[in-house]
Amino acid sequence: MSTEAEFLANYDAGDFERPSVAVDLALLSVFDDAVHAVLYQRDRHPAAGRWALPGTFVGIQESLDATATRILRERAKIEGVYLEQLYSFGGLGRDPRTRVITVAYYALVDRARCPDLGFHRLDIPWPGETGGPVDALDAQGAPLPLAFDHADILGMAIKRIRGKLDYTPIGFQLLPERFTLRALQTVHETILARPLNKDSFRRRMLASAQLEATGEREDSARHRPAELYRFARRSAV
Amino acid sequence: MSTEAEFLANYDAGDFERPSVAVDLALLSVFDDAVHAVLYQRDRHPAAGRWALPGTFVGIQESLDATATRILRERAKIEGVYLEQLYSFGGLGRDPRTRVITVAYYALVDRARCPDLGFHRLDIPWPGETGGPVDALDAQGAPLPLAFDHADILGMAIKRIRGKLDYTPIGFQLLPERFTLRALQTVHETILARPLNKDSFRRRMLASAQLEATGEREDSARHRPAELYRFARRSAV
DNA sequence: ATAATAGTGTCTCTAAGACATTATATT
DNA sequence: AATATAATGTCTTAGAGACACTATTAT
Repeated sequence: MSTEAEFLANYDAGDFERPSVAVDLALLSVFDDAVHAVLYQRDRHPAAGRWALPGTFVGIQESLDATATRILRERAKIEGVYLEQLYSFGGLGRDPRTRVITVAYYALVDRARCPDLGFHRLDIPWPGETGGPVDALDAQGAPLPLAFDHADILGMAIKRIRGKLDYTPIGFQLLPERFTLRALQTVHETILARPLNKDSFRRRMLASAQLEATGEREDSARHRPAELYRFARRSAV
Repeated sequence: MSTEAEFLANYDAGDFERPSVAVDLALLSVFDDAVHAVLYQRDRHPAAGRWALPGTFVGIQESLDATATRILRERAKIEGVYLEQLYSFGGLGRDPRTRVITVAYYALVDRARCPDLGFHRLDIPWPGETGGPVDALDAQGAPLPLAFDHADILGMAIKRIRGKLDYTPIGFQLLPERFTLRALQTVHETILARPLNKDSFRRRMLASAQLEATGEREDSARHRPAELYRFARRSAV
């Protein structure tokens, strides 16, 4: 067996046991002063009745990114949104059926783009980027029992975007194409769960050169209308 | 089939094809003004002759973290070092044998703790946290051909620790228990590939309250010896 | 006119960078 | 004494927070 081609022709993948690999998606949006995630109530075992992130097994000829994109397309009917790999969860007792390793992704969407999805309010019990599990609440504010380790996945997603927000304008992804600075600040404040200084927030955002004034103004409430901005892709100098 | 117990008793895992899952470890150290990684030259197909990160398949009853710890223990004979999950690589053409998904981890060590490991100098061609593949060099400065997508894994590891360094004293992990501020600064400068202001580096480190003066001094070179510091675990207030 | 929020100008405070000075070791 | 780096002190500068003031809309 000398060449790699010969090696591969004779390669026997063997019959050692392999884990199943899935992708679970934390599909997040921000509205009503809270971070929300899409959850589905499971109608079959295991964890029947509990609430779960949209997920699916990875096809044998499908990349991880493609699997995450497929969840977005098939379950949420959207594409072109912010999507990033989060973390892989491979504990032994995650799924009582069999060994399942999940590669978690998270996506950020403007809720107006997908009004039919079942978003549920998240209750984040820790400050800053402390981390820890995050539960979801029903419309009455009662905790929804989550399936598997999905509270940990949601917690990791919140921790990640809180960290990113400090140096990345990730909040754009949660708003429509045109938005006011006030709306952007509200998104940041909701995710970080703390008030931000209005003046320095404005200055930072405008100084970042990632915002582009449209010249248009919001069709206002009962006060002076704010200018609408748009995300400016980092121009190639 | 009404209870979950019954469901599980009857559950058939099915015979759909599953990918293999591996853990690869970017075992990094900083010395000689460069970041170094442990690489092994593969002596068998696939990618025979190329250089690869230490890695292994995940056992069917072994968590991802446990697999990474096992690589450290079996291949590097060390434990108790900084270890963190990095990213999962699941492209289709990664391994010509069969579908392999790799969960990459990275670890940081003081080279003095593991003098027998084959560290190789990394050549990081991009500034800041731009990202991209990272190649390794042999002792003569010639590029070492890396196996699979390991240049991408190394690139992701460098990007991650550069980002962490801005708000985390991760550099401690690469030094012996007692170290001078100058040594710590050199580690930071090497990883970030840019000079740092000595005064403000001192101030930042001392202000972080994560350093503890030992009262001892280095057994010096030909100049005033610097005070030795030690990492102070964030005390519970 | 009044209410409400948008947007600007300026002062203060903090932290980083720059630089000068003093301290302490080896040769 | 000369040299090299450690460690301290102070001035300057940049950015964040605070706050006052002006602008513009609906009612």
